[in-house]
Amino acid sequence: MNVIKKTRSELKREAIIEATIEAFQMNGINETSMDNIAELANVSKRTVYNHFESKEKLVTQIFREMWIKSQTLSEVVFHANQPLKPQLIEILKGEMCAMASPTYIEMVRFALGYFIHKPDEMRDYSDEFMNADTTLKRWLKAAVKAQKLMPIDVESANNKLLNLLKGDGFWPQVLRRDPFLTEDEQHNLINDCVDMFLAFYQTSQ
Amino acid sequence: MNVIKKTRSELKREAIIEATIEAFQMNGINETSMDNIAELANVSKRTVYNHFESKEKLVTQIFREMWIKSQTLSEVVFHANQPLKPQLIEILKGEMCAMASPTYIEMVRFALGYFIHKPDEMRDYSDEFMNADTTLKRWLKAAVKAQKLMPIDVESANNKLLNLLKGDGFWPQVLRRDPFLTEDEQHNLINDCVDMFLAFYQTSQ
DNA sequence: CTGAAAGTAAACTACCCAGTGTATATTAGG
DNA sequence: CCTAATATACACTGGGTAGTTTACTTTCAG
Repeated sequence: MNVIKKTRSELKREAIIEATIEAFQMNGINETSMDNIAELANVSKRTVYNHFESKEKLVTQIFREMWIKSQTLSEVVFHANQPLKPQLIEILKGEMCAMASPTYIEMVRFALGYFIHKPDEMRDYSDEFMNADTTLKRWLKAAVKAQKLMPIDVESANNKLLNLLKGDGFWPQVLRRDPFLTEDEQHNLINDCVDMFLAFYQTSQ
Repeated sequence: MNVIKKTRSELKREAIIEATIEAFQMNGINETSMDNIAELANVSKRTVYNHFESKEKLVTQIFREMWIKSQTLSEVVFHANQPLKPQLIEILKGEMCAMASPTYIEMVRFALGYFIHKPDEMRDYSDEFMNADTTLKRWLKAAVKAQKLMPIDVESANNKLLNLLKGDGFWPQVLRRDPFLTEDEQHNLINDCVDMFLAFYQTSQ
């Protein structure tokens, strides 16, 4: 029955985390004080400090919370005897689903604001969090080996494809220049990018 | 002789601007105090305030200074009777030269840090500063009209091309994940991107 | 040489923030 | 109902920051 039963302590903790995320998203980490958070969570400042010994700890905890929320896994294996396009589309849907989700983008958004002037720490974090989703790379490698794709540098091809996606479906949203893509828009984007990619990289055989 | 002759006031002003840029780049805007700036510029704090009535004014002035430094102009006109590739390369070199320059990237870097949680102000600024360089768009439009490129949506094609460039030559540098590209690397990148672009968009005629 | 314009150092105001200490109140389990 | 854990209000420390004031000095054009 641990679904129903939550201690008061747990409830407070959740309220703090929720309030923190909201405050960080609205005003940024540096512009959010512990007093703000306490007020927004309807909790005393002391309680915040009873749960998180410092602002720094709170921040890193929040990153983990958001990261977990945005995670999805998918594994698509290369099938040599099937057309490339649908396979690629399937993979990219998976990537896009994680990458273009509001939760993930919001996380990147304030991680950016926080780490932009701390490149060293940023690298540490991105190692922890962005542990290169290599489904696509593995697929590309297999496709090259099966001579379905030109004998390319997989790293570079992988980047090209992701760059095409991110340029329309990630960065503009991180910067709040464009709204999040609808499912249809995502699908069209993926389709276009795959076409462009295969036009250049697919072998004629 | 205004090349040689600078008033003491002008010298101080320049020292302040220089120190501010340095301080902002090292530590970010929010982490740089007016006292820091005064000290770094070898100038009294009062002098800073005599030149810039507030930190906000100083910040916006700095953005202008950096923007001007990073500006380059180039105009390439579409020639229907010449091969597309060298023309496109020429244009992209111009774009890349501005976009991938350390000065510009550093500017974006701290503009990002400053505006990431102020999307409205960000939009105002990007309207002022990023007045869409449309050389590429004009060229694309002309090329489509001359039936050298598929009858595409110019806006989207323009994005595709720039996304390819930015994905390797801009964002990784803004995030300090990769070093700035050498001239050779830039050239190779442009070449690859143009090949990929034309493979998909060029008409067979 | 002189006087106005500019710069300087240092103290000062009026905040804001992270984090702590404490005495009091609430809660929930046994 | 009692007790131990937890939450709360609030005052406080120590430190930082934007911006101002003042009394003094340097610079330089006429």
